[in-house]
Amino acid sequence: MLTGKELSSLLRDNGYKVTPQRLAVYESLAKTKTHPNAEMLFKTLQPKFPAMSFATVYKSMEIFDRLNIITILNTGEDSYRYDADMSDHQHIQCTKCGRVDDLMVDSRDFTHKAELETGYRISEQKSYFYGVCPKCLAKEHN
Amino acid sequence: MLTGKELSSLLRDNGYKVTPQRLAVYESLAKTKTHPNAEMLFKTLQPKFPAMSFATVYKSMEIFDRLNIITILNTGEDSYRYDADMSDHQHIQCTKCGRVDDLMVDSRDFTHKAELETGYRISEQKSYFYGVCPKCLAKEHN
DNA sequence: CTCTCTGCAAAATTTTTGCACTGCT
DNA sequence: AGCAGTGCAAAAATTTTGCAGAGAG
Repeated sequence: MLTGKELSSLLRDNGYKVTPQRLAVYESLAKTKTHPNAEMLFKTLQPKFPAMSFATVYKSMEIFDRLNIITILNTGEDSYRYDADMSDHQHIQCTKCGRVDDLMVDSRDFTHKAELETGYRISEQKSYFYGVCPKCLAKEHN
Repeated sequence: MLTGKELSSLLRDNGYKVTPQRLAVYESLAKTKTHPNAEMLFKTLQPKFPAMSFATVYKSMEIFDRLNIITILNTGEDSYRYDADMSDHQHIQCTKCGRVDDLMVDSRDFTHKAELETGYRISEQKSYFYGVCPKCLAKEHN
């Protein structure tokens, strides 16, 4: 979660231009906990930027991913979801309502074991859990 | 990894018809360790079934997934990959050559902790590691 | 014989790309 | 002023769907 200033510096320092769209895309993602996909972000940004295009959303995300300030999630749906929280955590998705929640798990030990077993030099790890969320569980008991 | 007989019974018992295509799609997937996507499977099956269509591959996978005899992988590429090995294991992908290898890790404890923390009733868990495989690491040192 | 499955093609969806115009720096 | 970025539309890539004919039970 970077401030506007930090993001501006980071972009500039890496040779990327600072544009209102990029700041807005990042801010919009950083502000929510819903792990939105491109479409959700696009719709959120529409009011502020009626001319905003999908290309800008995707191109911004590519840059943010390259700068390592967001994570691209693949829950298995058709589209990618995005997350601006770069702390060591995992994701869990409800198979009923589709919501994606955060899950705090230290994965360093898990990753280390994986490295020893495979001989890979591991740079990244993503875990996804799937099940029924508390809200949907409650609904089932009506 | 089911035998042809086991798969046939399972299909029949669940009201699905046993067709040469379905058996071939499953066999083709079970035989390889490359975690192919639909296109790779399609190409492998072409020689035996010149008329095979993508629709049949996808529809077969949907049934196999419903019967819980395959796993659908989302490594973050554009397309899904498939795995007929249902033992408790994870996957690791090389960021250089794209290969996907298996990784034996017992994840029951990890999943149990996740359940306690989130209140979800978890039914599935998938972990992906990313890094450089031993072969590509060797190439780097030329 | 019936009803599901296959193959084909078209459609739907998501993401990428090319290009003229805009606007950071 | 120069060059990267935006917006738009078209293209690409993957997956899904509808339907007529084929084939399993």
